[in-house]
Amino acid sequence: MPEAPEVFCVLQDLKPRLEGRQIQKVSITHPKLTANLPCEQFEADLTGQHFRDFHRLGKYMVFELDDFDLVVHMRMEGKFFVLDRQAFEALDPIKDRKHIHAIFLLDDGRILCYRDTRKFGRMHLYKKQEDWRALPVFDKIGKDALDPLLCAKELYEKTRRRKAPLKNVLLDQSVIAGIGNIYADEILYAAHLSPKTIASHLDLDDWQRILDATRAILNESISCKGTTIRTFSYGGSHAGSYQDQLKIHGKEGRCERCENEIVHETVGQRSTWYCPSCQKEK
DNA sequence: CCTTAGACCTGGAGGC
DNA sequence: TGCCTCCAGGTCTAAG
Repeated sequence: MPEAPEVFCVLQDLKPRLEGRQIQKVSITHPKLTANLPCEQFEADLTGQHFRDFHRLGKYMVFELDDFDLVVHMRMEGKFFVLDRQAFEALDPIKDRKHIHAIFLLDDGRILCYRDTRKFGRMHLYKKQEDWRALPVFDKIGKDALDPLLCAKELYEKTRRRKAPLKNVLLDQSVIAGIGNIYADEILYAAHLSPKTIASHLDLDDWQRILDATRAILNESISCKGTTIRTFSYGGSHAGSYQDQLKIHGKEGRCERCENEIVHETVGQRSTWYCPSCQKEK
């Protein structure tokens, strides 16, 4: 489901609801959700902790607590929402509760719920350390796509020996963190580059165009509260609107720039839309 | 080091 | 209505 802009919006929604709140009780009902510790350990460690700070790296969220860092990746379908007790108890056990795999009872009486239909999402819990960016889960994660310190030169140098299609490399979170299948298509369209271009064929200017396009598109999406194509929502039921700004991903018919036919095919095992006429293969 | 299947999960959509 | 296949915004692994 979510790419960087959607994760940003989820975090933005959660922050005012969670900041300063104490966790009174935790219940985790899907054993695989907790990636680095048993559920029971999570439940015990989280109990009594307060939400202190909130961070994002790529598609990961970091909840800084008193003594721990809770790291969450929602993968395809994970969702967070906060309900008051009445609304929580009104949930239909089959329809609404079936895929809720974690609940956090807060000290204001409300309940933070995590729902994940496909059970791909994962949570990691670590003893707090000076710099959350140094947590093991981030060992192979590159700079965030919106990190001001990220520069075209770094991307260029990291991809000198990559023979894979450019699209795959944009999706590689160790190169640049936060881009997923939708924004990869949009970024490549904006940069006039074919998703099938061999990544090592790009020069520094190409990477600068990619980086500029990435920043423009992700920021614009954030201002639209993200993209809602299938099931993305934040705060329970709010939808983003960037889907209305998409230029190429999921489009049929003619390219709005050059009037030629848009192509939809699989590139690097992912569904890909592009315009072969104005997205050059280098 | 790099690349490519396959696996992990469930439900919705469309064809018959 | 039911069954079947394909598809989905992600990432890990095993193997070449």
